[in-house]
Amino acid sequence: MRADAKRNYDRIVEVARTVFREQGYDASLDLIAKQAGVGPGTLYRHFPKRDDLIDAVMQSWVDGVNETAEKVLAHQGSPRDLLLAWFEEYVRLISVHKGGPAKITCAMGDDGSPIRTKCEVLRAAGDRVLDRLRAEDAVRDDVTALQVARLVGGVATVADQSELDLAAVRPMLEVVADGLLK
Amino acid sequence: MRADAKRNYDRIVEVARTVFREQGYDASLDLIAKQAGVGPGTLYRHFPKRDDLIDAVMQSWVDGVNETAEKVLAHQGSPRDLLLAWFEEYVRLISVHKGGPAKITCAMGDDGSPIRTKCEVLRAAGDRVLDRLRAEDAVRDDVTALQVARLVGGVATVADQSELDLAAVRPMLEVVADGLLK
DNA sequence: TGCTAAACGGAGACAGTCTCCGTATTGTTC
DNA sequence: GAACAATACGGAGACTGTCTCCGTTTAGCA
Repeated sequence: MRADAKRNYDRIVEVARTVFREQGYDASLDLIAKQAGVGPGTLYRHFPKRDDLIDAVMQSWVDGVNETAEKVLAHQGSPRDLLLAWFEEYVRLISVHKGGPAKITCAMGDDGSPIRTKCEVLRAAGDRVLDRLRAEDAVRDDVTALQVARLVGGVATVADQSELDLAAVRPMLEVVADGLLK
Repeated sequence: MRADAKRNYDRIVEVARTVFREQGYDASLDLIAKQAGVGPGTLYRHFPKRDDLIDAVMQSWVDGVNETAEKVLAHQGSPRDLLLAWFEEYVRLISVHKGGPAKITCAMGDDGSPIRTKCEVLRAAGDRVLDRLRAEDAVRDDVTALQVARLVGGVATVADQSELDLAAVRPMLEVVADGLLK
């Protein structure tokens, strides 16, 4: 990659991160280009689809996912507490940007999505939590990590679109957790 | 309302019903206007916001909701069967149009939404099912009909956006049902 | 039949996506 | 350090969708 190309690439991602945070994932891409001081052509050459840009923005986010999972697993408590703690962190993780829950949950099952790899990390983290619970025989074993991700992702999506706060989300997560535990 | 106005109103709703069914709730409104043989101005005068048009389209749908609820309640079986039957019908009802689950679930908590009244009918139907289960002391009583609607709506939203079929949705509904039952 | 309030409709302003292609920059080769 | 590919740039503009304004038409009443 040529030096100027890399410069622009980085600049666009940095601007996009800010704009997405402020306006959500459906912010105008031309605006991001302008704010980054490049033409729309440049943006679209680097990131042909919106999801490609989102993927680049999420790069740093992935580290946080693993850290969070570790922290949750380190915490001692009942299986129910563990599951709920993970659910809450999961919702928080995918809700950092408006539109995130729907985007991520949707991409999770879509093999062709550019942000698929990021979702994979998220799912793997969820799997670690589930494995721990399965080892304790605390959770029903006919449910996959993908299904759990979709259940919690569904709750997060509704919360995101209806602008609910964590307090309103919590009881719904409890229902899902109780339905999952043996 | 003047005769020609009513004529156009009805024509637009009829066309919108078809177009929404074929293309989902985010179909172009100008296209609907053109197809109905009116100018965009006419469409926007009758339906200032997209949701106003959706609301009109849903008018006939409301009857189906009540019928379905009655049918589910008439069916004999365990509380779990009843709940699952209702969930499946619920998902089916709100998924007739692409984008429907998100739209309806979101509007359900939004006092200012034009389609609020339609959602009210849906929630009331869900409440009838819940009441029946509460009478049998089969379901936890710290959960409201709105929360249940959001849980199932969340599953339906994910299914809609990820284009999952009912077979894939069923196990997730089971988790929600089990979490809800005592 | 004439009048007025109501309704129409389409031109066009505005915003967002995305592409094409002439121009500019990079980095390599001699 | 000059010349030359290869690579990248950027902005004009095509396209699509939303929504409004306002001159024109029509319905319904007196």
